[in-house]
Amino acid sequence: MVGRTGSGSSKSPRRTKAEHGNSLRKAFHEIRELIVHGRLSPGSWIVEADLARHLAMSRTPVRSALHLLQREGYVIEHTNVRKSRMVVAPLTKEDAAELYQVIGHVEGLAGRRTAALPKGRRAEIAVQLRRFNEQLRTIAESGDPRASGIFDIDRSFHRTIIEAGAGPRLTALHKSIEPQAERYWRLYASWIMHDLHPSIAEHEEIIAAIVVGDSVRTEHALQANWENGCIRLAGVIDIFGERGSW
Amino acid sequence: MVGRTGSGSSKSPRRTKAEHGNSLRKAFHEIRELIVHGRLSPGSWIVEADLARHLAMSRTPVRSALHLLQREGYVIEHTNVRKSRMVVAPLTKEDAAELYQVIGHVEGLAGRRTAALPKGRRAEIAVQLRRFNEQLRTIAESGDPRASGIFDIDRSFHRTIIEAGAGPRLTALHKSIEPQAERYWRLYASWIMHDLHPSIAEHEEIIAAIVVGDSVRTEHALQANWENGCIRLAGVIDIFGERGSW
DNA sequence: CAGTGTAAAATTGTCTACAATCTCGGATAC
DNA sequence: GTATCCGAGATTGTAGACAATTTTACACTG
Repeated sequence: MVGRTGSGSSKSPRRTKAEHGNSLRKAFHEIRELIVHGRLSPGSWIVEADLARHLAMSRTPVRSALHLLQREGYVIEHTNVRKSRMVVAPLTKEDAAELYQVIGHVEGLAGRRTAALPKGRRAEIAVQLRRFNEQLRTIAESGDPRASGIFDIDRSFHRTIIEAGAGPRLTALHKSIEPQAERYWRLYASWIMHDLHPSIAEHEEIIAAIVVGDSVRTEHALQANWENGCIRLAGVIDIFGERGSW
Repeated sequence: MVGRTGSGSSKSPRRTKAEHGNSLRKAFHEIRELIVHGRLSPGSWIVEADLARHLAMSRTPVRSALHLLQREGYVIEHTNVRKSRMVVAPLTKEDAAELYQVIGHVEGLAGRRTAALPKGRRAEIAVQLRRFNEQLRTIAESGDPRASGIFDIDRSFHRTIIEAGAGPRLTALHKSIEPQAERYWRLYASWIMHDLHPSIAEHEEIIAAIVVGDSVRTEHALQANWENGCIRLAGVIDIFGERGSW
């Protein structure tokens, strides 16, 4: 009978802990956000303890999150035999090329399946896609410098296709890769904005292919959109230089 | 005054720790092996402490490894609000279909780039590929039931193409996805072995496409190989039933 | 003054303790 | 006999301590 807790008083102290079971998730998303938005600059060292302090948690979840981010390519390990220090993945033209090609193929596969959906469903999707594309066009023609808004709309466009055509595995894959494109996007956003019209035209081709239900054409249109995006990006990188690849 | 190191002689504190900096890596690979080989059966619960005991380490690296495995699809979390219990991912026909399609596209992309390599390099690759394929043919015709050997050779075949044509990102992607095909493979290995010849023929088409340097044909041949493999697999799953999808 | 060995600091990798939460069986009331 | 509530054990999530290792600064030697 010793361990008898004073029945009744055991309930109050819970509130301080906010949420007990979400540190890893929070660490993952917050660190990724820091990287994507460039607050942690490409090529810089990462010190677990510093991040833990910044996020007001212990090193354990931070460390786990870093391993996840490493596996997804946001962070790379400076391979020493025993110890491995983490570095924010640099942004290079070569990496962008591969990344964009991979995304193009992942979305291409999703698009292929979207184009194989029943006609009515495809029409619904086309309506949504047209709406997003019109928003893009409006912003592009107004010259409004809300670059981040542009990215969100473009993301919605592509995500619509993924959600329509991809299964759980492909969706997960896309979710893990797509934010990495955002890194490049944000870095050169102001410049990319000047060059929106080609992308909008390519989107229209994608929509047209989906409407008529042509899988191969849809796949190629999506791949082309990303490949051309990569070319446009490469031009900007040539001007501004790479980041963190010293 | 703190750092008095004079009495170094009395230090033989614990067991020689073998390796200090490799527990996470070890945990990841060993647990994945347990899952791939079916020692942890699909759909069964995972208890961190049990695994930790089995691997002779603490829960911390085991836990991290499980999160990595979750993100790669070997393990799924039974979504409760606060806590998440891990379950070995079940093997279903639907999942196999998506998985094989994704692998086919990933390898297809790598193959596209392999076929674009210079002619001399392509010839070298073809020599290796033919050697692997001949080994497969030998085993298939001898009726030797070393199913695991077959898988290793087939894996070498595909890996050769990846290593030749894929960049770091695509290689990493393939490395994380391919062992999941092995799960299905091993489960139905004895059956698949009866059906090797179609796959060998498809391999020959792949080799031929690489030799002539036709990117599109190579990509399609690889996709076809996986898609047909999926169809063959689906037939077996229909007979033996799914695993862990209750 | 350069080179080298070494101690201290910094950092990573792992373990253990503890807190929060969940599960399950058994006691109790009816 | 059945339903419900409660508590002990089991399990997960986090924090902090400790061990191992790398890096850095600095004294000492030639």
